[in-house]
Amino acid sequence: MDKPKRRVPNRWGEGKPLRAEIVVAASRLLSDSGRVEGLSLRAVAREAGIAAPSVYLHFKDRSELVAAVVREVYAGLAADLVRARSQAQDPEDGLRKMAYQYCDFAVENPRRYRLMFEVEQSEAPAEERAIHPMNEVRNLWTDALSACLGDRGPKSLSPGRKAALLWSGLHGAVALWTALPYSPDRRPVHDLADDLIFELLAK
Amino acid sequence: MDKPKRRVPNRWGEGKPLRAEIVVAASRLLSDSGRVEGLSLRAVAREAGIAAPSVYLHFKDRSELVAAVVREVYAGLAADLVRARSQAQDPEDGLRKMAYQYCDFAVENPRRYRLMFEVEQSEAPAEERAIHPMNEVRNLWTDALSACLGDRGPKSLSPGRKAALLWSGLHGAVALWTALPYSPDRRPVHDLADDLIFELLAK
DNA sequence: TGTACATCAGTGAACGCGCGTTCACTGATGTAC
DNA sequence: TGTACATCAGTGAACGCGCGTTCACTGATGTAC
Repeated sequence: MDKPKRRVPNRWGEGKPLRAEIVVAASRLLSDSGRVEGLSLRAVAREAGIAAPSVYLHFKDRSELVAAVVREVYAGLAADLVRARSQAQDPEDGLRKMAYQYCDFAVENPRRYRLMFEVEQSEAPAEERAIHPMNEVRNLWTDALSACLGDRGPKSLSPGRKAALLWSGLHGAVALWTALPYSPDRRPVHDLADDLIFELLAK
Repeated sequence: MDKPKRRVPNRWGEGKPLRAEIVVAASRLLSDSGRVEGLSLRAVAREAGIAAPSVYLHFKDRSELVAAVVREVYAGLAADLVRARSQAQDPEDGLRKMAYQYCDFAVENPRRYRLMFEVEQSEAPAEERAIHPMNEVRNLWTDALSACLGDRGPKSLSPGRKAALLWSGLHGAVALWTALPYSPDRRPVHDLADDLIFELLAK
Protein backbone atom coordinates (compact mmCIF):
# COMPACT_ATOMS: atom_id res chain seq x y z
CA MET A 1 0.00 0.00 0.00
CA ASP A 2 3.05 2.18 0.24
CA LYS A 3 3.68 1.86 -3.47
CA PRO A 4 5.16 5.13 -4.63
CA LYS A 5 2.26 6.84 -6.31
CA ARG A 6 2.87 9.26 -9.06
CA ARG A 7 1.53 12.64 -8.12
CA VAL A 8 -1.56 13.78 -9.97
CA PRO A 9 -0.23 16.68 -12.02
CA ASN A 10 -1.68 20.13 -11.72
CA ARG A 11 -3.88 21.38 -14.53
CA TRP A 12 -2.13 22.53 -17.63
CA GLY A 13 -0.73 26.03 -17.09
CA GLU A 14 -1.31 25.82 -13.34
CA GLY A 15 2.04 24.75 -12.04
CA LYS A 16 2.11 27.38 -9.35
CA PRO A 17 0.26 25.60 -6.54
CA LEU A 18 3.13 23.17 -6.07
CA ARG A 19 5.47 26.02 -5.18
CA ALA A 20 3.32 26.93 -2.22
CA GLU A 21 2.96 23.27 -1.27
CA ILE A 22 6.74 22.93 -1.18
CA VAL A 23 7.17 25.91 1.10
CA VAL A 24 4.43 24.64 3.39
CA ALA A 25 6.04 21.22 3.52
CA ALA A 26 9.38 22.81 4.43
CA SER A 27 7.73 24.83 7.14
CA ARG A 28 6.07 21.68 8.47
CA LEU A 29 9.43 19.99 8.59
CA LEU A 30 10.69 22.79 10.81
CA SER A 31 7.81 22.58 13.25
CA ASP A 32 7.34 18.86 13.60
CA SER A 33 10.79 17.84 14.65
CA GLY A 34 14.27 17.52 13.34
CA ARG A 35 17.06 20.03 13.24
CA VAL A 36 17.37 23.01 11.02
CA GLU A 37 20.08 21.27 9.03
CA GLY A 38 17.40 18.72 8.23
CA LEU A 39 15.86 21.19 5.85
CA SER A 40 17.44 19.43 2.92
CA LEU A 41 16.02 19.62 -0.53
CA ARG A 42 15.37 15.91 -0.52
CA ALA A 43 13.70 15.95 2.88
CA VAL A 44 11.41 18.75 1.77
CA ALA A 45 10.51 16.88 -1.38
CA ARG A 46 9.76 13.78 0.68
CA GLU A 47 7.57 15.78 3.04
CA ALA A 48 5.74 17.33 0.09
CA GLY A 49 5.23 13.91 -1.46
CA ILE A 50 7.05 14.72 -4.66
CA ALA A 51 10.25 13.65 -6.35
CA ALA A 52 13.35 15.63 -5.50
CA PRO A 53 13.93 16.99 -9.01
CA SER A 54 10.44 18.48 -9.01
CA VAL A 55 11.66 21.14 -6.62
CA TYR A 56 13.76 22.52 -9.45
CA LEU A 57 10.60 23.38 -11.37
CA HIS A 58 10.02 26.16 -8.85
CA PHE A 59 13.37 26.97 -7.27
CA LYS A 60 16.73 27.54 -8.89
CA ASP A 61 18.52 25.62 -6.19
CA ARG A 62 18.39 24.72 -2.54
CA SER A 63 19.41 28.15 -1.28
CA GLU A 64 16.52 29.76 -3.13
CA LEU A 65 14.12 27.33 -1.49
CA VAL A 66 15.50 28.14 1.94
CA ALA A 67 15.28 31.87 1.22
CA ALA A 68 11.60 31.46 0.35
CA VAL A 69 10.97 29.66 3.62
CA VAL A 70 12.75 32.41 5.56
CA ARG A 71 10.59 35.06 3.93
CA GLU A 72 7.48 33.15 4.84
CA VAL A 73 8.55 32.83 8.45
CA TYR A 74 9.24 36.56 8.68
CA ALA A 75 5.88 37.38 7.15
CA GLY A 76 4.12 35.09 9.60
CA LEU A 77 5.85 36.68 12.56
CA ALA A 78 5.08 40.21 11.41
CA ALA A 79 1.42 39.27 10.93
CA ASP A 80 1.29 37.79 14.43
CA LEU A 81 2.74 40.96 15.91
CA VAL A 82 0.29 43.22 14.11
CA ARG A 83 -2.61 41.05 15.19
CA ALA A 84 -1.47 41.03 18.81
CA ARG A 85 -1.16 44.79 18.91
CA SER A 86 -4.56 45.31 17.34
CA GLN A 87 -6.22 43.45 20.19
CA ALA A 88 -4.92 45.83 22.83
CA GLN A 89 -6.76 48.57 24.67
CA ASP A 90 -4.07 51.22 24.91
CA PRO A 91 -0.56 51.80 23.49
CA GLU A 92 1.34 50.34 26.43
CA ASP A 93 -0.86 47.26 26.45
CA GLY A 94 -0.24 46.98 22.73
CA LEU A 95 3.51 47.07 23.20
CA ARG A 96 3.33 44.45 25.91
CA LYS A 97 1.09 42.16 23.86
CA MET A 98 3.46 42.48 20.93
CA ALA A 99 6.41 41.61 23.11
CA TYR A 100 4.65 38.56 24.55
CA GLN A 101 3.61 37.45 21.10
CA TYR A 102 7.18 37.78 19.89
CA CYS A 103 8.43 35.59 22.72
CA ASP A 104 5.68 33.06 22.23
CA PHE A 105 6.38 32.80 18.53
CA ALA A 106 10.03 32.09 19.20
CA VAL A 107 9.34 29.67 22.04
CA GLU A 108 6.64 27.76 20.20
CA ASN A 109 8.53 27.63 16.92
CA PRO A 110 12.14 27.42 17.99
CA ARG A 111 13.35 25.95 14.73
CA ARG A 112 11.44 28.35 12.57
CA TYR A 113 12.72 31.19 14.70
CA ARG A 114 16.30 30.01 14.49
CA LEU A 115 16.12 29.74 10.76
CA MET A 116 15.41 33.46 10.53
CA PHE A 117 18.85 34.24 11.84
CA GLU A 118 20.75 31.27 10.56
CA VAL A 119 21.32 32.38 7.02
CA GLU A 120 24.53 34.36 6.90
CA GLN A 121 23.84 37.69 5.29
CA SER A 122 27.35 39.01 5.20
CA GLU A 123 27.78 38.22 1.53
CA ALA A 124 24.35 39.43 0.50
CA PRO A 125 24.43 42.44 -1.82
CA ALA A 126 23.45 45.80 -0.34
CA GLU A 127 20.23 46.07 -2.30
CA GLU A 128 19.06 42.72 -1.02
CA ARG A 129 19.82 43.79 2.52
CA ALA A 130 17.73 46.92 2.15
CA ILE A 131 14.60 44.92 1.42
CA HIS A 132 15.31 42.35 4.09
CA PRO A 133 12.05 41.54 5.89
CA MET A 134 13.74 42.28 9.19
CA ASN A 135 13.21 45.94 8.43
CA GLU A 136 9.48 45.52 8.60
CA VAL A 137 9.79 44.01 12.06
CA ARG A 138 12.09 46.79 13.12
CA ASN A 139 9.52 49.37 12.08
CA LEU A 140 6.77 47.59 13.99
CA TRP A 141 8.77 47.99 17.19
CA THR A 142 9.52 51.63 16.58
CA ASP A 143 5.87 52.40 15.87
CA ALA A 144 4.63 50.65 18.97
CA LEU A 145 7.21 52.34 21.16
CA SER A 146 6.58 55.79 19.72
CA ALA A 147 2.93 55.43 20.57
CA CYS A 148 3.84 54.83 24.21
CA LEU A 149 6.43 57.52 24.66
CA GLY A 150 5.26 61.05 25.14
CA ASP A 151 7.78 63.82 25.04
CA ARG A 152 10.58 62.55 27.23
CA GLY A 153 13.02 65.42 26.94
CA PRO A 154 16.47 65.46 25.37
CA LYS A 155 18.13 63.26 27.97
CA SER A 156 16.01 60.28 26.97
CA LEU A 157 16.83 57.90 24.11
CA SER A 158 14.89 58.20 20.86
CA PRO A 159 12.13 55.68 20.06
CA GLY A 160 14.32 54.20 17.36
CA ARG A 161 17.14 53.48 19.77
CA LYS A 162 14.77 52.17 22.38
CA ALA A 163 13.28 49.92 19.71
CA ALA A 164 16.73 48.51 19.02
CA LEU A 165 17.16 47.86 22.73
CA LEU A 166 13.78 46.21 22.95
CA TRP A 167 14.20 43.94 19.98
CA SER A 168 17.75 43.03 20.94
CA GLY A 169 16.64 42.31 24.47
CA LEU A 170 13.76 40.11 23.40
CA HIS A 171 15.82 38.31 20.82
CA GLY A 172 18.58 37.75 23.32
CA ALA A 173 16.15 36.46 25.88
CA VAL A 174 14.45 33.93 23.66
CA ALA A 175 17.68 32.96 21.96
CA LEU A 176 19.36 32.24 25.27
CA TRP A 177 16.25 30.52 26.53
CA THR A 178 15.93 28.41 23.40
CA ALA A 179 19.55 27.51 22.96
CA LEU A 180 20.48 26.86 26.53
CA PRO A 181 19.32 24.88 29.52
CA TYR A 182 15.65 25.69 29.76
CA SER A 183 12.47 24.50 31.31
CA PRO A 184 9.16 24.28 29.49
CA ASP A 185 7.98 27.16 31.66
CA ARG A 186 8.03 30.30 29.56
CA ARG A 187 7.27 32.65 32.43
CA PRO A 188 10.91 33.71 32.81
CA VAL A 189 10.83 35.00 29.26
CA HIS A 190 7.66 36.97 29.82
CA ASP A 191 9.11 38.35 33.06
CA LEU A 192 12.16 39.53 31.21
CA ALA A 193 9.95 41.19 28.60
CA ASP A 194 8.13 42.96 31.43
CA ASP A 195 11.39 44.11 32.99
CA LEU A 196 12.58 45.38 29.67
CA ILE A 197 9.45 47.40 29.00
CA PHE A 198 9.52 48.66 32.56
CA GLU A 199 13.02 50.02 32.05
CA LEU A 200 12.33 51.49 28.63
CA LEU A 201 9.14 53.28 29.61
CA ALA A 202 10.40 54.49 32.97
CA LYS A 203 10.03 58.25 33.29
CA MET B 1 55.98 17.09 -1.72
CA ASP B 2 52.41 16.63 -0.60
CA LYS B 3 52.93 12.95 0.00
CA PRO B 4 50.74 12.02 2.98
CA LYS B 5 53.21 11.82 5.79
CA ARG B 6 52.56 9.59 8.69
CA ARG B 7 52.39 11.56 11.87
CA VAL B 8 55.29 11.14 14.27
CA PRO B 9 53.60 9.40 17.20
CA ASN B 10 53.66 10.88 20.65
CA ARG B 11 55.94 9.27 23.22
CA TRP B 12 54.74 6.07 24.75
CA GLY B 13 52.13 6.84 27.41
CA GLU B 14 51.81 10.44 26.26
CA GLY B 15 48.81 10.31 24.00
CA LYS B 16 47.17 13.30 25.57
CA PRO B 17 48.76 16.13 23.57
CA LEU B 18 46.87 15.12 20.47
CA ARG B 19 43.56 15.74 22.19
CA ALA B 20 44.46 19.37 22.69
CA GLU B 21 45.78 19.61 19.15
CA ILE B 22 42.46 18.37 17.83
CA VAL B 23 40.48 20.94 19.77
CA VAL B 24 42.82 23.70 18.63
CA ALA B 25 42.46 22.58 15.02
CA ALA B 26 38.69 22.62 15.35
CA SER B 27 38.81 26.10 16.82
CA ARG B 28 41.05 27.23 13.97
CA LEU B 29 38.53 25.86 11.50
CA LEU B 30 35.88 28.06 13.09
CA SER B 31 37.94 31.22 12.92
CA ASP B 32 39.51 30.94 9.51
CA SER B 33 36.48 30.55 7.35
CA GLY B 34 33.73 28.15 6.53
CA ARG B 35 30.40 27.62 8.16
CA VAL B 36 29.70 26.07 11.51
CA GLU B 37 28.32 22.97 9.82
CA GLY B 38 31.81 22.60 8.41
CA LEU B 39 32.98 21.43 11.78
CA SER B 40 32.89 17.86 10.63
CA LEU B 41 35.01 15.19 12.19
CA ARG B 42 36.84 14.66 8.94
CA ALA B 43 37.47 18.36 8.42
CA VAL B 44 38.87 18.67 11.91
CA ALA B 45 41.12 15.68 11.36
CA ARG B 46 42.34 17.19 8.09
CA GLU B 47 43.05 20.50 9.80
CA ALA B 48 44.91 18.72 12.57
CA GLY B 49 46.93 16.76 10.04
CA ILE B 50 45.84 13.36 11.25
CA ALA B 51 43.73 10.51 9.95
CA ALA B 52 40.02 10.68 10.71
CA PRO B 53 39.92 7.54 12.88
CA SER B 54 42.59 9.01 15.15
CA VAL B 55 39.98 11.35 16.55
CA TYR B 56 38.32 8.34 18.13
CA LEU B 57 41.36 7.81 20.29
CA HIS B 58 40.32 10.88 22.26
CA PHE B 59 36.61 11.38 21.66
CA LYS B 60 33.78 8.90 21.80
CA ASP B 61 32.15 10.39 18.76
CA ARG B 62 31.65 13.62 16.88
CA SER B 63 29.24 15.12 19.39
CA GLU B 64 31.78 14.74 22.17
CA LEU B 65 34.36 16.53 20.07
CA VAL B 66 31.97 19.40 19.42
CA ALA B 67 31.10 19.59 23.11
CA ALA B 68 34.79 19.93 23.95
CA VAL B 69 35.14 22.78 21.48
CA VAL B 70 32.11 24.53 22.96
CA ARG B 71 33.58 24.31 26.44
CA GLU B 72 36.82 25.79 25.21
CA VAL B 73 35.04 28.67 23.56
CA TYR B 74 33.10 29.44 26.74
CA ALA B 75 36.26 29.34 28.81
CA GLY B 76 38.00 31.70 26.42
CA LEU B 77 35.13 34.17 26.55
CA ALA B 78 34.96 34.11 30.33
CA ALA B 79 38.70 34.70 30.56
CA ASP B 80 38.42 37.66 28.17
CA LEU B 81 35.67 39.19 30.27
CA VAL B 82 37.58 38.82 33.51
CA ARG B 83 40.67 40.36 31.94
CA ALA B 84 38.74 43.30 30.53
CA ARG B 85 37.15 44.05 33.88
CA SER B 86 40.45 43.86 35.70
CA GLN B 87 41.85 46.64 33.55
CA ALA B 88 39.20 49.13 34.62
CA GLN B 89 39.48 52.03 37.06
CA ASP B 90 36.09 51.88 38.71
CA PRO B 91 33.08 49.53 38.78
CA GLU B 92 31.09 51.28 36.07
CA ASP B 93 34.10 51.40 33.80
CA GLY B 94 34.60 47.71 34.50
CA LEU B 95 31.04 46.90 33.50
CA ARG B 96 31.40 48.90 30.32
CA LYS B 97 34.72 47.31 29.40
CA MET B 98 33.21 43.89 29.98
CA ALA B 99 30.28 44.71 27.75
CA TYR B 100 32.54 46.00 24.99
CA GLN B 101 34.73 42.95 25.26
CA TYR B 102 31.70 40.71 25.01
CA CYS B 103 30.58 42.44 21.84
CA ASP B 104 34.05 42.38 20.36
CA PHE B 105 34.43 38.70 21.06
CA ALA B 106 31.20 37.95 19.27
CA VAL B 107 31.91 40.27 16.37
CA GLU B 108 35.48 39.10 15.86
CA ASN B 109 34.65 35.41 16.25
CA PRO B 110 31.17 35.14 14.80
CA ARG B 111 31.41 31.44 14.12
CA ARG B 112 32.87 30.60 17.46
CA TYR B 113 30.22 32.71 19.12
CA ARG B 114 27.43 31.07 17.17
CA LEU B 115 28.63 27.64 18.09
CA MET B 116 28.08 28.43 21.76
CA PHE B 117 24.37 28.66 21.19
CA GLU B 118 23.97 26.24 18.36
CA VAL B 119 23.98 23.02 20.30
CA GLU B 120 20.45 22.23 21.32
CA GLN B 121 20.34 21.68 25.04
CA SER B 122 16.75 20.65 25.39
CA GLU B 123 17.61 16.98 25.62
CA ALA B 124 20.54 17.46 27.94
CA PRO B 125 20.03 15.91 31.38
CA ALA B 126 19.41 18.30 34.27
CA GLU B 127 22.73 17.63 35.95
CA GLU B 128 24.59 18.53 32.78
CA ARG B 129 22.63 21.74 32.50
CA ALA B 130 23.56 22.75 36.03
CA ILE B 131 27.26 22.71 35.24
CA HIS B 132 26.82 24.38 31.89
CA PRO B 133 29.59 26.96 31.45
CA MET B 134 26.97 29.58 30.69
CA ASN B 135 26.41 29.83 34.40
CA GLU B 136 29.89 31.17 34.93
CA VAL B 137 29.25 33.91 32.41
CA ARG B 138 25.94 34.71 34.06
CA ASN B 139 27.68 35.14 37.41
CA LEU B 140 30.28 37.44 35.90
CA TRP B 141 27.52 39.82 34.79
CA THR B 142 25.76 39.75 38.13
CA ASP B 143 29.00 40.48 39.99
CA ALA B 144 29.93 43.38 37.77
CA LEU B 145 26.45 44.88 38.00
CA SER B 146 26.24 44.48 41.77
CA ALA B 147 29.45 46.43 42.11
CA CYS B 148 27.89 49.34 40.22
CA LEU B 149 24.51 49.45 41.88
CA GLY B 150 24.27 51.01 45.30
CA ASP B 151 21.07 50.62 47.23
CA ARG B 152 18.39 51.41 44.70
CA GLY B 153 15.31 50.96 46.80
CA PRO B 154 12.58 48.35 46.46
CA LYS B 155 11.15 49.72 43.21
CA SER B 156 14.34 48.88 41.31
CA LEU B 157 15.12 45.52 39.78
CA SER B 158 17.59 43.23 41.51
CA PRO B 159 21.15 42.90 40.15
CA GLY B 160 20.36 39.38 39.04
CA ARG B 161 17.43 40.49 36.92
CA LYS B 162 19.35 43.41 35.53
CA ALA B 163 22.14 41.00 34.67
CA ALA B 164 19.65 38.93 32.70
CA LEU B 165 18.54 42.04 30.87
CA LEU B 166 22.10 43.04 30.14
CA TRP B 167 23.23 39.70 28.84
CA SER B 168 20.08 39.22 26.80
CA GLY B 169 20.43 42.68 25.37
CA LEU B 170 24.05 42.22 24.42
CA HIS B 171 23.46 38.78 22.99
CA GLY B 172 20.49 40.04 21.03
CA ALA B 173 22.48 42.94 19.70
CA VAL B 174 25.44 40.94 18.48
CA ALA B 175 23.25 38.09 17.27
CA LEU B 176 21.14 40.41 15.18
CA TRP B 177 24.22 42.25 14.02
CA THR B 178 26.00 39.04 13.10
CA ALA B 179 23.12 37.25 11.48
CA LEU B 180 21.60 40.09 9.57
CA PRO B 181 22.54 42.83 7.18
CA TYR B 182 25.54 44.46 8.76
CA SER B 183 28.42 46.70 8.00
CA PRO B 184 31.96 46.07 9.21
CA ASP B 185 31.52 49.04 11.51
CA ARG B 186 30.97 47.76 15.02
CA ARG B 187 30.13 51.13 16.50
CA PRO B 188 26.39 50.48 16.43
CA VAL B 189 26.93 47.50 18.70
CA HIS B 190 28.99 49.50 21.17
CA ASP B 191 26.40 52.26 21.08
CA LEU B 192 23.71 49.79 21.95
CA ALA B 193 25.81 48.49 24.81
CA ASP B 194 26.16 52.06 26.06
CA ASP B 195 22.42 52.64 25.81
CA LEU B 196 21.74 49.44 27.66
CA ILE B 197 24.08 50.29 30.52
CA PHE B 198 22.69 53.81 30.60
CA GLU B 199 19.19 52.45 31.10
CA LEU B 200 20.19 49.84 33.65
CA LEU B 201 22.23 52.18 35.82
CA ALA B 202 19.80 55.09 35.58
CA LYS B 203 18.81 56.27 39.03
C1' DT C 1 -14.53 16.39 -36.17
C1' DG C 2 -9.86 14.25 -36.31
C1' DT C 3 -5.02 14.28 -35.94
C1' DA C 4 -0.33 15.79 -35.48
C1' DC C 5 2.37 18.33 -32.58
C1' DA C 6 3.83 21.65 -28.85
C1' DT C 7 3.71 22.53 -24.13
C1' DC C 8 3.60 21.72 -19.59
C1' DA C 9 3.98 19.14 -14.72
C1' DG C 10 6.29 15.86 -12.84
C1' DT C 11 9.48 11.55 -12.50
C1' DG C 12 13.23 7.56 -11.99
C1' DA C 13 17.77 6.58 -12.31
C1' DA C 14 22.16 7.94 -11.91
C1' DC C 15 26.38 10.94 -10.81
C1' DG C 16 29.94 12.20 -7.57
C1' DC C 17 30.71 13.91 -2.93
C1' DG C 18 31.68 14.27 1.99
C1' DC C 19 30.19 12.37 5.90
C1' DG C 20 30.59 9.28 10.60
C1' DT C 21 32.15 5.08 11.87
C1' DT C 22 34.37 0.34 11.95
C1' DC C 23 38.02 -2.78 11.08
C1' DA C 24 42.20 -4.97 10.96
C1' DC C 25 46.72 -3.23 10.51
C1' DT C 26 51.66 -0.99 11.54
C1' DG C 27 55.42 0.28 14.00
C1' DA C 28 57.59 2.21 17.90
C1' DT C 29 58.34 1.87 22.86
C1' DG C 30 58.05 -0.20 27.03
C1' DT C 31 58.23 -4.61 30.37
C1' DA C 32 59.20 -9.56 32.02
C1' DC C 33 62.28 -13.00 32.31
C1' DT D 1 72.54 -8.30 28.06
C1' DG D 2 69.12 -10.44 24.86
C1' DT D 3 64.64 -11.62 23.46
C1' DA D 4 59.77 -12.44 23.44
C1' DC D 5 55.75 -10.10 24.20
C1' DA D 6 52.39 -6.46 25.73
C1' DT D 7 51.02 -1.86 25.15
C1' DC D 8 50.28 2.21 23.07
C1' DA D 9 49.60 6.02 19.16
C1' DG D 10 48.16 6.30 14.97
C1' DT D 11 46.65 4.66 10.08
C1' DG D 12 44.48 3.07 5.28
C1' DA D 13 40.75 1.06 3.30
C1' DA D 14 36.23 0.25 3.30
C1' DC D 15 31.11 0.47 4.65
C1' DG D 16 26.63 2.52 3.93
C1' DC D 17 24.19 6.90 3.92
C1' DG D 18 21.92 11.18 2.51
C1' DC D 19 22.90 14.87 -0.02
C1' DG D 20 22.37 18.41 -4.37
C1' DT D 21 22.03 18.22 -9.01
C1' DT D 22 21.57 16.54 -13.96
C1' DC D 23 19.52 13.85 -17.49
C1' DA D 24 16.46 11.86 -20.53
C1' DC D 25 11.92 10.29 -19.91
C1' DT D 26 6.42 10.03 -19.39
C1' DG D 27 1.97 11.27 -19.89
C1' DA D 28 -1.67 14.50 -19.81
C1' DT D 29 -3.57 18.71 -21.79
C1' DG D 30 -3.70 22.20 -24.86
C1' DT D 31 -3.33 24.31 -29.96
C1' DA D 32 -3.01 24.43 -35.25
C1' DC D 33 -4.75 22.91 -39.24
